[in-house]
Amino acid sequence: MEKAKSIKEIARLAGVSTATVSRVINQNGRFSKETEERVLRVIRQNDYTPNMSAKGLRTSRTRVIGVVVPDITNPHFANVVLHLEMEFTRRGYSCLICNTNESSSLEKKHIRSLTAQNVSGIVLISSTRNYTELDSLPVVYVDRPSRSEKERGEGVMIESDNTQGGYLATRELLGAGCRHILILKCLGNDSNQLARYRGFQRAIGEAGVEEEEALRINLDAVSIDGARKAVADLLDGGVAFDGIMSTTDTMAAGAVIALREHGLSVPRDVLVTGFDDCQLAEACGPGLTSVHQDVAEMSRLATELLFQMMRGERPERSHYRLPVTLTVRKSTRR
Amino acid sequence: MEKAKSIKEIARLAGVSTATVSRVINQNGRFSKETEERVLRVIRQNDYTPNMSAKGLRTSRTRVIGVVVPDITNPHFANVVLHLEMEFTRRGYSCLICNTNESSSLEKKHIRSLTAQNVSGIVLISSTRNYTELDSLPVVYVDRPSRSEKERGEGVMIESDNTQGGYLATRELLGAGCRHILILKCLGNDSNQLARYRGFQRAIGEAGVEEEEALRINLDAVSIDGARKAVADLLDGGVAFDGIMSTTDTMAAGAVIALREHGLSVPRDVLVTGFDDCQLAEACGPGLTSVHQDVAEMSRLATELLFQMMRGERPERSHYRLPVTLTVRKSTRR
DNA sequence: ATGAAAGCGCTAACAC
DNA sequence: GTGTTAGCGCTTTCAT
Repeated sequence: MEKAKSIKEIARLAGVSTATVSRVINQNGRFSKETEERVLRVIRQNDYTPNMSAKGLRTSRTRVIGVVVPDITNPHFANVVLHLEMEFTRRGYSCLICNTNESSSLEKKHIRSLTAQNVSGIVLISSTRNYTELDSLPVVYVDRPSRSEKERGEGVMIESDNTQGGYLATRELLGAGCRHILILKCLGNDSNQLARYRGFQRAIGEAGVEEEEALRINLDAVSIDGARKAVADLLDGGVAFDGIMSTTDTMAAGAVIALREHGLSVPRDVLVTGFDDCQLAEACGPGLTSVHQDVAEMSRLATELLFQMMRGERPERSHYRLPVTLTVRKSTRR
Repeated sequence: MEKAKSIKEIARLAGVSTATVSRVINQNGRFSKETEERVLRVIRQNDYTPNMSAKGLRTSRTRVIGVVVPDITNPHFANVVLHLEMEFTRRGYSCLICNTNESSSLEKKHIRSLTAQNVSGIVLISSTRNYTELDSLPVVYVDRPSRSEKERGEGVMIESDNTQGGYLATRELLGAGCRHILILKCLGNDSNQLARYRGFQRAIGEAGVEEEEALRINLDAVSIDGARKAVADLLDGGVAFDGIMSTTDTMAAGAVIALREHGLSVPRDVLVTGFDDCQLAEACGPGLTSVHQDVAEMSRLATELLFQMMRGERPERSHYRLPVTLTVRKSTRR
């Protein structure tokens, strides 16, 4: 790769000034049809691409968007990132990815680094904090805890209707006759978990079913094996239940394995629901009924709102809650 | 966020020149202990972070590394990206992610965009082509087709020993008594698939087992459902087999589902192996025996080699093949 | 409709 | 050990 051509070179070859080339590239008007054609031809012939560092330095905007995500290995987040990246690419923007591993100090470091790089905007997935230092940078929060309007600052937020998801899943179990439902969730600063749990409580409340202390598992982290062990312990302890409502597919998968290892059949003996409707749900046991989030729409909306803000417009609303659906598979149909 | 401070500001506040501040920041020597302390204090007090666009413009290096990947939704790739990003972050570099969706034109566009952005280096995962235009930019190819030394240009390549993986998986099946093994693979420009298949052929050849035309499924794309349908068709057609060697976990999962739907038990009636050892393998059916790639080591090595090249050093070798292991689960143990 | 020129924030060559 | 300064490639104001 010989040294990249500069705008100066293009200007020289096209017999115009660098200003004109810049105007043509950015379609800022004030050039004639012929000049445009000539410049574009030279650009094409020389395979010229503007230097983004220079552009970024000059304009403080880089056509790069930062995406901060807890863990890209989580299929749901991977899916969101994939869709975001496609939306960005369609619009000529790049995607800088930052895994936080749920560490808020790492998250802070990433945010710092992103602003230092003059990113055009940030999508912050499932963050704990508000960043007032980001108040002049376009930010869309996805999956983040609801806060009061005051506290939220300028950012816009998008989430799935997690409470409704928990509600739908639980209703599915109740409708199939379950009366002793194990709730399998994860602690930590993830407010989604809580919302899903609230949906569960609402559903059983409406059905006149009592919540049972013994039928609540709180894991420290989301993992197949952690869930498997926890459910196995419960079964070993002789605790009885006829349904499991898990707040993630991963933990549901662990539960299904534990059940199988204890000679219990899904869905004959125990019914199970998951959340996220990822590949795991399709492959797990007899097929896992799972709450489906509309990731494509979520990403599309996030991108649209972000670009609105980047253009200096203010989105109509500052909080969007997307509907979810239940993908019914065999784990809840005897 | 008020306008970010510049190096000039810091220099003024510290009572030194910008050059000195720059030297301190980059630890380029030629400053006194006291000056250093003073400058660092001012930097800390003012929460100063250097503008990366300016740095990038000046040095043509941005502390950003591009990662080109077919599809981040594939658990194996997501895992690689996660590890790469962690390695980069540890070294103070950021990670620009580009999904190609297996489209070579999109890949080309991304490469162009990455060079325009002055990335410091590129990790190219599972690409089809060689890019001679990248010859002066540090590039590490991961999972890419082997080429002759001539054709490969300057890039360094890393891959898992896919042939050995296919061999190990097949040996596992043979060792358990399988004699009619269905090979489930995917067409397309992915040379790994071919390598894994070659491992299969070697194993059955050594065991004196004939390869059967009827026991070969070539899917157009990797998906649970595609595999499920293909295997179901075979079973409906009355084709008999006692083992399945799949070149990915995803397809293996589909196969397991098809078997279950036809009343066949894994591992009693049919044994199954997958490849990649991802979550799916843990959760699928009775647990899927799967070939495990050392993703952490692969990412570590890729990063190390890339940084060597970025420092202008030439790695010892231009081709690394990493050993794989077999994670044995119940799908191959009756 | 076009050009000249300033300057974004930083680094590095050179001078002292 | 420290300062001065040119210039990376681009956009944009101002002049024409």
